[in-house]
Amino acid sequence: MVRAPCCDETKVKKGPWTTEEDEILKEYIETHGPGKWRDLPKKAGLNRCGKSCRLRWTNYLRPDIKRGKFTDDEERLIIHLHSVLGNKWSMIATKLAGRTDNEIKNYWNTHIRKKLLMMGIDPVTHRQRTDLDLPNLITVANKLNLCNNITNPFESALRLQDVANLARMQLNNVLLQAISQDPLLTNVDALSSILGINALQTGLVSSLLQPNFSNSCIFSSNALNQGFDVSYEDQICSLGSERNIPCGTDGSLVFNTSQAPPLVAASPEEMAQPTVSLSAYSNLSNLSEATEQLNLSDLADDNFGWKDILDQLSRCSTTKS
DNA sequence: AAGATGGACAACCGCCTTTTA
DNA sequence: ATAAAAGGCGGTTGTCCATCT
Repeated sequence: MVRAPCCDETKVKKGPWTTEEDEILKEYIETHGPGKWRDLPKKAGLNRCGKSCRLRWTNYLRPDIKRGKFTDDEERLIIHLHSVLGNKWSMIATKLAGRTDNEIKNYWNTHIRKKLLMMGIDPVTHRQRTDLDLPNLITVANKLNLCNNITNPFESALRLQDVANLARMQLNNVLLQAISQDPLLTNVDALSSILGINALQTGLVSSLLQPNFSNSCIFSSNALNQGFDVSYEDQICSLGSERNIPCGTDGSLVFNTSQAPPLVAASPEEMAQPTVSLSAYSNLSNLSEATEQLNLSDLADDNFGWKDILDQLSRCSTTKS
């Protein structure tokens, strides 16, 4: 069945609404109520398509619309609802008072989606991406001054090794911390099966990318919600309370690594690094060569895939050069 | 200073579902 | 029961504006 157009599109005005048009539409709807959109433009004296009037009203002029920046709570809720409902923006909007589906959709596409991608989380599946986007990770790290102004491939590799080692160190400590408080958990595998190692990795990376990163590993509920189902967060939170791990007011778990046995170096400086002069490698042609010189492939006890990360980085670099 | 670029958001388009006569 | 109108929805485009080069 061919549908007749709701108006003569060649004669109606398109594009941004003027304040005068807004006033006319608002005044008309306040008097006559919304609805009968096809007839509305003619009756109100607007040279607009009825559909355009409806959208303008529902997405912008409606008095119950809440404008302004999305709060952290709203963002968390959107991410959670999206993980359950997918791109059902109108359904998501029903759970956020005063927000329109269009507004939420725009916010998702311009903010949240990018944020998740930068964290290595697939915004469609809400799971950690298997094809870790290292260039993005490096971009984020650069933005946060982790690898600022580094053009030398050797230095890039070294800094990334720092990031990887820090993450590995933190992960080890978190696991040891949890294990030490639960006699039933006698090995890393057991704990990993409860928490899910990918979740830990993601939490660690996001923690490491925080500018105020210190000697503690914070799994904020925000970071968790951005990547995982709420049930997942619940798992971790209940684990935390069972084991007396402090919980932040926002539901975050704070693992203070200083309480864990010092089985790994406590600071990047103390970590085993090749004692070489950077200048000696300044003429290396690419990152692959640099990583080879650094012997990065020889990361001992790499149960958590950091070697893969470095390998991928190396491959990315080779492809680019 | 000016053009290029990219981010943010409003608005539109086309299809689908629901309602109405 | 059926067709047309109305409304709803999600994807995409257009426009504005700030920042960069």
